[in-house]
Amino acid sequence: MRTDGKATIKDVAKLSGVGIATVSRVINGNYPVSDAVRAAVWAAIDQLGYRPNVPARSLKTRKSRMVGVVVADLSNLFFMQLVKGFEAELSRYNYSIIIAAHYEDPLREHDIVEMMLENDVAAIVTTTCQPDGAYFRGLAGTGVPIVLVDRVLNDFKTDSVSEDNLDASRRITRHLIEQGHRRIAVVNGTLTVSTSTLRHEGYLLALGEVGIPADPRYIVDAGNGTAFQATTKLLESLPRPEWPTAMYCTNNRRTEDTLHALMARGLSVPGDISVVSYGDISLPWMLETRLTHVDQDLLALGKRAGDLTVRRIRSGGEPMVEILRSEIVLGNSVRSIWESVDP
Amino acid sequence: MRTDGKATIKDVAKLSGVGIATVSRVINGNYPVSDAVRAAVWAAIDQLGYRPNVPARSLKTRKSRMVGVVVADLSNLFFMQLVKGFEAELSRYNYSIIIAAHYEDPLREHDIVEMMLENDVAAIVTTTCQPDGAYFRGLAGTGVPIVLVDRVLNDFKTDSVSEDNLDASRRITRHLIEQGHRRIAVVNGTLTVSTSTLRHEGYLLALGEVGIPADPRYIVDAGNGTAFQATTKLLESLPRPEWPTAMYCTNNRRTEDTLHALMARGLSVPGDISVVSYGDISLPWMLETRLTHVDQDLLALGKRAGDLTVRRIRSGGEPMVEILRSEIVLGNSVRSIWESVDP
DNA sequence: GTGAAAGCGCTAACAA
DNA sequence: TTGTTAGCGCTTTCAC
Repeated sequence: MRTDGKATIKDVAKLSGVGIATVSRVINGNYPVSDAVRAAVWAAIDQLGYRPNVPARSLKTRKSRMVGVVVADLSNLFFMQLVKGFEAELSRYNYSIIIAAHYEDPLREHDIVEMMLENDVAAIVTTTCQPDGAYFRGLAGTGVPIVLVDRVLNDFKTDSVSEDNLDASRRITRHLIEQGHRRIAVVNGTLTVSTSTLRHEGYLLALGEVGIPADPRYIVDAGNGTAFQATTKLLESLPRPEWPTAMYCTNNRRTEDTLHALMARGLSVPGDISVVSYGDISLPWMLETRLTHVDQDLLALGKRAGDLTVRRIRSGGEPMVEILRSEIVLGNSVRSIWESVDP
Repeated sequence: MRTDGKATIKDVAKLSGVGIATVSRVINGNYPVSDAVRAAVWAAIDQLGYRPNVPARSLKTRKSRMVGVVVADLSNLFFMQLVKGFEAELSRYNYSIIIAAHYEDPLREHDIVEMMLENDVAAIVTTTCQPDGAYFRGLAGTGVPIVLVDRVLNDFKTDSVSEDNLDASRRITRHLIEQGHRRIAVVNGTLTVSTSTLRHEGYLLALGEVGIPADPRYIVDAGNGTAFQATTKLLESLPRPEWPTAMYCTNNRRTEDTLHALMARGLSVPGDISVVSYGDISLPWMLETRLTHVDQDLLALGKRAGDLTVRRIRSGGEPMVEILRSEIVLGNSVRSIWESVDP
């Protein structure tokens, strides 16, 4: 066995006394090879510890088995659940994953995607933070499929898998209304990603349906800075009687921050303020409080994305758009306030 | 602009009317090129949307800029914090990451590593679950550096970055003893990964130092099944007066499970039983209880691993072994029981 | 400064 | 069945 460098197909050919092409045939098993030769080749492969060089193979076949995955944050369970489901599906088809995080910086995402393209990925899957589809549209010439997961882009029609953010948001807001709430605050992020805008729209939609005017004072922007600060500011800027009776936090991070802010002021949920969340947070036990929330099945979302990606790589056709419906899980973080509301 | 396939260096050469080698020189900027030619080449590159093919370049230069990262679980924050730190460091040197999870299955880890080797990675970084170093030792011939993070292997001397599990474990056990605890249970995992065995040893060491005999009834194996079950079983198998007064959970997952089990039985921490943890869990606020724990700086661990990996790729030499010291953070999850203990 | 040509490891005609 | 050969896209001598 050679201790330096790696064995190549040539080494195997030489050692087993056959041609280089025959070795290739044995490895790929796509052409008939005599039993004797096959055995000899495998023996040589074992002896040399030979491993086929995948990039070299890709170079020749013009087919890559690497998929680029772009998430917002590696240390956010939300995205990693997504990736876990995605990877589970992709590995079933022998694809590998190259991953990076854009941390909500469109330029960073741009650079990452460029890097992945240069690395000859078969497809790119991203939870994009692009403000629009301009960049991705310019990538059409590469022939590399772009799959959007979780977040979509209005002006870029491509394969995508996402939740029905608008309707789920409408439904959970509706739930608050049905429990008698009228002063409902929404704690949202920057309205540049589709999940934020759609959830915002869903909130407004629900209010509109029952004729509640949207009150700008209750629209909390946690886009810059934390929802902790935003919530604190909301409560401090308003006299207590005008406080919202319920708060709708549009993602898990913001829910944590908001709850934290409420706790810090000694407020109870739902005693003082009701809280609902888009997406669950991970502290069900130890607390009496169970969060009423939109239940996101990230694993499933990731798997669907994986499945769709493989299909897209294998064949062309119209963009496939999948929208998954999310159910609302009732906890006890919402108080019914029929008694205390005016008719 | 071509809409099918991708532009190659040849296309650029043709369009800019220069030789293929000159294009390469312009891109890499490693040889002198006249200003006029350089401008022409860049113009062609822009016009064609040309992107250099990294795998092809690697094939020629025999240098890859891809690093394989193997973790135990993509959806475990512990590992992803590690990866986050690692990626932050690696991207500074223009390396990319291909990632996969072994889910504590040595065979799966084996397959992943093989896949990465075939993909011509420059190095492999793993939170290994191999029972021993046999497999990795056999990889010496590939010349691909193997870097162990968090978990190390006794019989495989290689580059590694880990915490001082033994001593931190000894110190936190010691802390319990100093607070008057004598019946101290340890909730550990399978003793095949170094972190588990070292933490176990540290526990025994601390007991031994003060002459407390290790009581097998207090050594809880949460290796198969959850720590929730294991803890429940412990409490049910023992009459209450013989219950441990303190429990030491050797990682974040087990701490969560154990706390959950205690809560489920209506026991309070530290009122009924004190709890310490190796690694923090993420529910500091909302609860009066703050966990006394060994503070792990995963981000730092990941960065150190990234730095070490780059150094190893760039140059040879003896294996580098880094051991980071972890401090103990005092919360209020430990009760001092001097009063209730016999002298 | 620049181009022609060889070759990285591999696959797929094309011959034999 | 099998070997020879021509590239895949790129870098790097080697001439000029």
